[in-house]
Amino acid sequence: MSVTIKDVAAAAGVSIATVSRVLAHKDRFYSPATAEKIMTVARDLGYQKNSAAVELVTQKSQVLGVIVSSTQTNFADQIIAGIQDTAFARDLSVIILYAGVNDDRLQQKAIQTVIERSVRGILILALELNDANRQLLDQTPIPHVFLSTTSGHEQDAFVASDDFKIGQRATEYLINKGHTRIGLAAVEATSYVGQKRLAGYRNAMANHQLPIESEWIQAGHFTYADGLVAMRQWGPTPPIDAVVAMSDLAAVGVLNQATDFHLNIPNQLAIVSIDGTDLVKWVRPQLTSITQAFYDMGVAGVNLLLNTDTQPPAAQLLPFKLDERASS
Amino acid sequence: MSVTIKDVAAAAGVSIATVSRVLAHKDRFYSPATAEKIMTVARDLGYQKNSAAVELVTQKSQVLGVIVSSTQTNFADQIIAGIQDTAFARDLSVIILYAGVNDDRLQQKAIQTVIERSVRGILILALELNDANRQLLDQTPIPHVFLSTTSGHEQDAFVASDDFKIGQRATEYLINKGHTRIGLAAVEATSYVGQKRLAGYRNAMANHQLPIESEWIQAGHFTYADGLVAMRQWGPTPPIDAVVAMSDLAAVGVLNQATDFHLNIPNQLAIVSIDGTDLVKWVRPQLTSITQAFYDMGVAGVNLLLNTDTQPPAAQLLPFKLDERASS
DNA sequence: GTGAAAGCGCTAACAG
DNA sequence: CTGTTAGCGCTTTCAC
Repeated sequence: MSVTIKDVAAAAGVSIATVSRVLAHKDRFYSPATAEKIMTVARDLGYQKNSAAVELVTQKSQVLGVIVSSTQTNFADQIIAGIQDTAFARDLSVIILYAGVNDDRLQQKAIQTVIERSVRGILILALELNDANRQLLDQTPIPHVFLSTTSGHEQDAFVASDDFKIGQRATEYLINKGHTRIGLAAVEATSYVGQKRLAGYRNAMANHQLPIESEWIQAGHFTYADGLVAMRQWGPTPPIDAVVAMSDLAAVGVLNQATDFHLNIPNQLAIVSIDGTDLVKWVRPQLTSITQAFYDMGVAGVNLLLNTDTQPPAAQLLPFKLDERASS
Repeated sequence: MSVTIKDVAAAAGVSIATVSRVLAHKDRFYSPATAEKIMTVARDLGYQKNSAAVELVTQKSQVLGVIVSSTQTNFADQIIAGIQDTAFARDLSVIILYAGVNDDRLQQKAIQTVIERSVRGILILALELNDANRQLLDQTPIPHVFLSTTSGHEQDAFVASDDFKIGQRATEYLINKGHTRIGLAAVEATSYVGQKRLAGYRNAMANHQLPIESEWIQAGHFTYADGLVAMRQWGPTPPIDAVVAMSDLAAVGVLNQATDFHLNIPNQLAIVSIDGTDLVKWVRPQLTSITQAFYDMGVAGVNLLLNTDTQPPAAQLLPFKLDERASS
């Protein structure tokens, strides 16, 4: 059995109530002398507080739960860094739960875990929940915000980039560069993110009276393989002269397959990637990208979560930028 | 206030003991009829168990704590996937805590958090603890194993690759290819991993009567920037004809800087990378690599942790392989 | 300033 | 098969 406040109390010759008060830095209703004695004894005995007991009695927890999908994408680390730093500053702990890749059971398990621990709040990263799991979450009083995705439900809070504008901006950039036949790689038409970016693309093309061929748009799920496949569909003499990839990973897939086709990037095919993680700087040519503010997304997410107590949930769109590199 | 077994008991017209028994799938000392009624009532009421209460009374937890350093490296995901799958199969939850990059405070906070929650076991990923933090861990009865690193202390359990052999094997592969002036990039001489790989390299060189120049060995911490810097040190007419990089990230750094120097890879400079994550297949030319069994490391780690109850902690070395690609 | 005592929600003997 | 009861370690009134 580990050492409890009872042990500390006995060793210090005081009551457990007093020990509890000084260890929890409660009020200042105790003399400095007792406080010091208790602290010393506690340290000597190797006392560690039992969070289960604390949370049981206080009915609240100082931990934030983050649910991530296993890396289809590679930007989660940045968001988590933002979350971690902000939480740390507010003296909260962060626990991260992987929810697999489109695995409803794992997703459920992760949600269940955070609910049962009645965490202070839940952050859902780049993940779309199925109806059952959403319901599970909504049943609880635990505040939750979606990051880099939306739940698709008005009442939910989320922090993300404006995906419509991202699609629009990337497309317009290429149009301004003189491209007219612009393709899309790894478009996930079933997700809100994918739909919005696609809409932004269509909007930009329409605004410039540019027609779109259906074969220009290749479906996928943001992965490297999807980029590869998209380019393979277009073939060695592609019908397009530029492409917007829906993720850095997909962009690299497009790039590698295009290079294998001996296409010159950017002369024969320009590439713009969406995300702007370090990966775009590791490949050659370096990829022009829409760079999202992932770290800030983590920061904003935590703040939003903590404000949910006092304010109604809100949506927040973060600015992004376009970084020009060698691929366009 | 959320719904408790008391509420369920009242609604179902039984005692809380019975509710507890059926909800915990205890024994089968209750009639199917009561069981069913209770399950229905619980679902209708939206009952969620309170882990804090359960853990407080049972004095044990069904969660595994994983402590990771923020990604200096990019293989943590694979290890975590292995951990997650194994834990899931055993009906354990996994919580992941980021410990920053060489940030003692964050590291401490992470350890503190898992200790206070008295998790079932702790997995430490590619992280070396400072003395204070090690002591903190050793004071507790919670079993812990190091993954992809060792604590440097005999009595601790760990799962890793044999880093001496990795250094040796990579070097010998290059020697057999006819290289004689072999450099090392991003060597972290302060870490056990770094030291062992370095020793393996020296051993291989010595076995073939090959001299080593000190400038061939460039220090670093496994990062992309370290690879870049190493190659910059060697310059456009490098004193070496082959290099072993201590991580995939570092290898890509070397590769990019070498390419910028207009060096032909592998003719003027061969590169072997250590890790073998997907990144080596994303760059061009693809990198020959020592490929570590990261997923298996996660699996083995969990199993080792769970056996600690019955067996003394042990060390485990996992096999690795050499995958030849275009960079050598 | 400090102590006594009443639980938080749940499990686990022990009766019946 | 089911109910009663005694805590797990801690916080928090309420007295003194």
